[in-house]
Parts: sequence; structure tokens; C-alpha cells
Amino acid sequence: MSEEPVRGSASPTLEDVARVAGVSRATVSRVVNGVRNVDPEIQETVRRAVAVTGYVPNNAARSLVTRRVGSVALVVSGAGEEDEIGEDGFSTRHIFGDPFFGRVVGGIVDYLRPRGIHPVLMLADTGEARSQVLAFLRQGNADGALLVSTHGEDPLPRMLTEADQPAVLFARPARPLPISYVDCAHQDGGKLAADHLVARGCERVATIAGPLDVPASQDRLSGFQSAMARHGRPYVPVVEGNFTIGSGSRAMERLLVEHPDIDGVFAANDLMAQGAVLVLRESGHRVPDDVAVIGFDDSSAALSCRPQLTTIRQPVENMAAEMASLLLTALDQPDRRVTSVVFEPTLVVRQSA
Amino acid sequence: MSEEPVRGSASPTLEDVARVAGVSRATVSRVVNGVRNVDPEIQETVRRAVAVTGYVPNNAARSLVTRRVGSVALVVSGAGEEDEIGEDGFSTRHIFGDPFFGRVVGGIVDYLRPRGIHPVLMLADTGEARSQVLAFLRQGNADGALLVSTHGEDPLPRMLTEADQPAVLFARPARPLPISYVDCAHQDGGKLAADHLVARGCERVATIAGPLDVPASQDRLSGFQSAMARHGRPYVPVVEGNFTIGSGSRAMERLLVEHPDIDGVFAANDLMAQGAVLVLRESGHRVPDDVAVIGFDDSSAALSCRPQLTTIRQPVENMAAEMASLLLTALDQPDRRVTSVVFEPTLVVRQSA
DNA sequence: CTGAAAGCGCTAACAA
DNA sequence: TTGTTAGCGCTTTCAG
Repeated sequence: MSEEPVRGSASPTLEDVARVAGVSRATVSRVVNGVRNVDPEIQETVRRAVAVTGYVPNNAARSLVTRRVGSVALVVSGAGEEDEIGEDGFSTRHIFGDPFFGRVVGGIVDYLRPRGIHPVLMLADTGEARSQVLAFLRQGNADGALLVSTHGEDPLPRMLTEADQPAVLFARPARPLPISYVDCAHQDGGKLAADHLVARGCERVATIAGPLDVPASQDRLSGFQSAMARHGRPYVPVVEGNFTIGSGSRAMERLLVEHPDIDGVFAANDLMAQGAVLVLRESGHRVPDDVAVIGFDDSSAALSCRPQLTTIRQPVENMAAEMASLLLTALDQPDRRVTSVVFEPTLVVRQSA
Repeated sequence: MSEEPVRGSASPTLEDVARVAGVSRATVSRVVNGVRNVDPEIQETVRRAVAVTGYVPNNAARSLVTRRVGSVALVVSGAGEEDEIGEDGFSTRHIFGDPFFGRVVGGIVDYLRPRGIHPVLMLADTGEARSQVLAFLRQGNADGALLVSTHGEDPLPRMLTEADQPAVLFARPARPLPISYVDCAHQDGGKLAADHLVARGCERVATIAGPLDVPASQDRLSGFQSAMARHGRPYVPVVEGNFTIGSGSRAMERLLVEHPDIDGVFAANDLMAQGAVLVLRESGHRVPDDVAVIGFDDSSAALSCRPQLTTIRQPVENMAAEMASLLLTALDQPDRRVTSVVFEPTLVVRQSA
């Protein structure tokens, strides 16, 4: 008892602890920061003094000299441009409801948290917001940035490299840039989908692509097309969607009109696949018996869909963790070459195909 | 041109700007912080010097003296305990994929961003993590906390008040505590659901409640029950779920076994309602013709469900914004009474009831 | 209206 | 191994 630090008074400083322990500020600092070369007995004394005073280091003061704050920015770039979910006066941040994004955040938080680092959430969907992100970093509010872009022509990556800010992207930038990123072998994913549909015996296959200004969409499409070509199907109907359920439904409606005898569909993400399934069932097609559907991502949408979606799984949590890992490495070794890490997608067979 | 600040050199300080402008540090500081009492001409000179040097204030230095950092913690407490979505080596942060939580984040970000404040995302699902949150705040890494608890007996609110940390909760704490919060009139919501089902002509109504250690679940349930009682139905079968799709399905299965002739269901959130609908349809019941289903939240799940869910809408974004607003007010007026703001839910009629 | 000067709390040489 | 000292960059009295 009486370990209770005095309430009400201003929070104690190193100085206070030093006085109580009868040593110098420097020694307390060393103990607190776990620097060796401190007599074990004194260490103990200091630790006790820390407990008695209820001392907690002031991170602002620390950062001022170390030039590190111990937090990173998690930037969602290009979000909220179009939005199917109702307008309610807010520029609804659809992205935060996206199960895919949820996995990214989860992976990042899981990696960062044991290391005592926490992500600062930022949106960068306008020019102003992007400047805000840059200013934020320059003011030293975060040591670096993890960037998840939702569209191809995002100018933020370039801005970051030009400002010499440490950053790692989720997904390869549309134009080559000296910046680190993690990605998934989307073409291989497209191939997996094609092979599976063909192996299933599908004869009249079409695809619902993602927005084609996004490299990932292009890659999934091209990987799918070339694999189909290798199977002797040089032509595959393509409709472009925008990764939302609604766009998936609309795309499926169009495909059904133009190709009523379709028997296999590859959608570039699970949400669109879900939208496609809804339309198929409502128009009396059985899935997978009449039309097989395969998605991409393996997000929670794949599980909540009926039938559950066969899909191409991206190891999103691992990718996100790797992103964080790359950033921390870069922060520790400032003049290191940029790197990229590409993960392999896998086929997850469920009911829809 | 040549407005380009010198590259490579360490970032400029107030001192540098002062030298270029030919004034003192203090004056530059005043201009940068928009303090009046500065000669307009000098202001202009300083502004030019800022532009020339590419000056950006160092927030650590600033915080050291102002004792404010300009960021808040967004704490998700009690998350990730149980998780239906596959285990993949990660303690999957289910919460981030929850559309309800997505709306909360969106609302907070929307309110905070124009004010130049950004939330630091933290998870507090273990005792250690909770201490981490407290230490984080005490170290001055954030000025206060926005807390979203996912279960009733969360100890964090009390810890925060005892540590005198400014905080605002989403939802009333299970036990009374001198802490501000925003909430929704859940009982009224339950009543809206009951009235709608009765008005629809449902005769044999049951409910799938949320976890009963959460005040919100209790309130939705009691509001629903007492409204039903007022309609002459003193007894309503109740099955408890845990706010996930899967639990909604399981609950519906049980209800169907015990009460095969059921014709109306109120689920305490949309995800469970969605799970219930899946089971109903798979077992050959038409929704809403045979069984009417009504959810709660009006999350994106309500829209992606087929049929689309009739539901009780919580104005989550407004609630989240209000939460942020309350916190900022508290930060500006430290010795102000705690307050609570309670929002009214509304009935949104779609197809499921 | 402006400048000089005193710290905010901490780390990191450098001495001892 | 420990203590002394000099700042990190900024705000803010207090004089002028």
C-alpha cells in the first residue's frame, strides 16, 4: 500500500524520480530505457522510485531529441469517391465498412501492437487531404506511412517519395516509383480461377473485372484471360465493375442479357461475386449448377454469401503485417534500398464453383 | 521559381525562418499560430520566409510546452475474443470487418479531419492491452480517448476515469460511472420493432437478443418485450446471440425447432437478422410472407441481405461525431461536468418485414 | 507591437 | 559505472 502516486499534482518527471532515488536524471533515463551499464542495485532503487512516483515518460520530450515518435500513419488514399450506401449528410466512408479493408487493418494492428506502435488513421481522398497527410508526417506526428490506395492514379505515393518520407504501399503503384510495396500475384490468381472453372467443365465463361485503372484489376483480368486462352478460349466476355456489390449485380445483369447461356463467372472480388450471385438466383439460375461463380479475396463476404463463395484467397493479414514490417525496417535503416514482397494467392473451394 | 526549399538539409526551424525574415523567433511563432497583435506587413514578411524555407512546425517541441498533441485515441475495447471467421494464425480482428464499426470510424474521421485531428487506432482486448492504452495516454501520445466497447463488463472506462483521462464512450457503461457517453434509445428501438411486427399482423413473434451482458442488448430486448406486452403478448421466446451472422443462424435454427409456426422475428442487429434470414430461406420459409424479420442498426448488411432488411436505424455516424465533439469540448474545458447524449432510432422499412 | 529569455522533459555526448 | 551539461524546437511571460 501507499504505492499510490500522489493524485492531483502535475505528473512527475525524470527529475522527480532522480531525487527520490538519489541519483542523476541520466541514470534514471538509462534504467527507464533499458540501457545496460547500470549497477543492478541502483537499477532496483530507480525502479522503486519510478513506482513510488508513478512516473511515465513524456513522449513529446523524448521525441524532441530522438526524432522518433513511435507511431505510423495508416493512410487510406482515394477512398469515398463513389458510394452505394446511402448518403446521410456524411461523405460516407464506405471503405471502413469494406471487409477487405478490415483485414488489412487487422493485420497491421496485430503486427504493430506487440511492438508498442499504433497506427494513426488518415483519409486522403482529396488534394487537400493529401497535403494534410504530408504535413502531418513532416511535423513528425508519425515516423512513416502505410498506404492503401483504392485507385490507380493516386498521386500520394509520388508525393511521399519526393518528400523523402518513409512509406510502404499496399499494391504496386500504377507507375513505377522508388517506393517499397507488398502485393499479391494477381495474374496467378486469375489463372487459378480460369483453371478451376475449366476443370469444372464450364464452357461459356465470362468475367466481371475490377476498375481497370487499378493495376490489381488489370492483372487479375490478364492472368485470367491468358489462362483461358491456353485452354483454347481466346475470347472471354468482360464487364467492368467497381468492386462493390451493386456493380457486381449490374455487371451480371448485362452479361445475362448479352450471353444468356453463360455457365461460369469469375468476379475480381468477393463483393462483386456476391452481387452476381444475387442476380443469378433472382433470375432463376442455380449456383453453381447452372452457373459457377468464383470470387477473389476470401473476405468475410465469401462466407456470408449463399452459396458460400469459391474464391481466390489473398493472404491479406500477412501482406499487411509484411507492410508494417518493411516500414519498421526502413525506419531503422534509413538508407536502404526499397523492396517489394509479392505473395501467392490460393484457391479456396467452397460451394459456388 | 526557386521557391523550392533546400533539399537534403535538416528541416528548418523557427530560428531559420526568423533569420530569413529578419525578426525574432517569438514573432514567427505568433504569425504561424495566428496570434493577433502582429503588424500586417511583418506578417507578410514572415509568411514569405516560411514559404521560402519550407518551414513546418515540429509538433513534439510544440507539445512539450502546450501539453497538447492534437490527436485522440480511438479505442476498441473487448474486441477479438470470439471469432467466427477463420483462424489464420492471427487473432483475427473481426471487429474491423464489422460494418457497424465501419460506420463509427467513418463518423469519427469525418468530424475530426476538418479539425486537423486524427485518431490513433488501439485495441484493448486484454489486461495488458488496456494498460498499454492507459500508458499511451499518460505519455501524452493522445489528448483523450474515444472508447467503443464490445462487451458490458469492460474495465477500461473505470480505469480511464480513475486516471483522470478525458474520455467519451460509445454506449452507456454497464455500471454508472462519471464519464461522458453517447447512446441510442435502444428501448424505443425495440418498441418500434414490436409495433411494426404487430401492425403487420404477426401473431407468433420471437426475438434473437444480443449478448445480455451488454446494456444495449438488454435495452433492445426489454423495450421489445414491454411493447409486445402492451399489445397483449406477455410472452415472447428469446434466444441469445452474439451479434454475428453465425449466431443469428444458430438462434434461428433453435427457434424454428421450438416454435415451428413462428411468423415474426426481431433480431438485435442486422448481422444476426441476416443469419436468421439465411436459415429461414434454406428451410423453405419465405421472408417476409411466412416469417417477417426485422433487424437493428441499418448497417450495410441490411442492404446486402436478400430480401433487404427492414431494420431499426441507429444514426451511428451522428453518434460517432457527437462523441468526438464531446471529447474536444472536454479537452477545451477540463473541469466541466460529464454529459450524455442519447439519439433516437428510427424504423426503416424495406422488404423483410 | 516586438524581442529577450526562460524553460517544457528528455537524451546523449563527454567527463569524471 | 555515474554525473554534468548542452541542447532538441517551440511557446510564453515579461520587458521594452
